[in-house]
Amino acid sequence: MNIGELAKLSGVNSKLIRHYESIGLVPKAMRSDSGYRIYSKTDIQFLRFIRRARGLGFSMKEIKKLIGLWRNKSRASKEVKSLAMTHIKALETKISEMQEMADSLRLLAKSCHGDSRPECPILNRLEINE
Amino acid sequence: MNIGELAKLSGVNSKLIRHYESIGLVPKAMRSDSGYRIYSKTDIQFLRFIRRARGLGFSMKEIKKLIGLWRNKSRASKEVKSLAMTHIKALETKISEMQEMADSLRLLAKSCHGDSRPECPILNRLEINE
DNA sequence: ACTTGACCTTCCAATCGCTGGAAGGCCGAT
DNA sequence: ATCGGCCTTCCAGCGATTGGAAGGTCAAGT
Repeated sequence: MNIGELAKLSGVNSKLIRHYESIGLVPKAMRSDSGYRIYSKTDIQFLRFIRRARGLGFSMKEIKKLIGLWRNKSRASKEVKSLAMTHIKALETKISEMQEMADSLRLLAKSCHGDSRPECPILNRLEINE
Repeated sequence: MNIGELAKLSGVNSKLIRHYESIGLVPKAMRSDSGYRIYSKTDIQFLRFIRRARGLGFSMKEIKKLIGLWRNKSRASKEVKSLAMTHIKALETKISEMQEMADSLRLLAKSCHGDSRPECPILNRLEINE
């Protein structure tokens, strides 16, 4: 299977597959005589794993660890769980930060007439000193 | 005032101030004979404005627009409001995406024993085919 | 046989918003 | 005069892609 087909089947585009190879996230693929990368079915599963982990917001670094754990059939589930919990915490932190941003902005937007007059509490708030 | 003092007073570090100048977010500063950037009090307010807008998660592009509106005393408040509303929408989208990630992960983590056994629903879920 | 077009290859650059370092100049105090 | 702490520029890197250019390969149609 060429890279294009793998891309289609895994949901990870070719460019990204090559990139993942270059950063060592996926092992170097076999090559045909003409230099084309050759893949097999197991690569589909592998890339889907990565795609799903990305979909859950894991970083490349975390995914590397997850892959290691995934392949290591004697891993302890607590290692995976702790990785997941750490990531959940990070997500929660980010979420509440953004929540605060959105709340502040909603408040400001609410008090802004939003008409053709120039008075604007949003800008006023941003320019407040100290 | 030199850049270091401005940094202290505005809460935006010198490196970043120079960077902002280089991307045209802040106007080029006057220079002393020896080439040092010279600032005045109004620059403090200006940089604080940027800092607060960043704190609300606005992108550089959006901040450029906000600055334009801020300076234009005859702007219509609806322009500012619509910019804010767009940004709120973007924040909400991102928040709910992350919320979904966190929810899925929490669910998976919950069903994972988290002990020394290798069975792990988190990894199982990631490797599911199709 | 030849050409087309869809694939594949590599490499380099851009995105966004910084942050870091290196190499050098300037300034004020001791 | 020398020291530390500023300041200057430029270049490079982060993370995770995405884009493009320039070129090789392959299979199908004419």
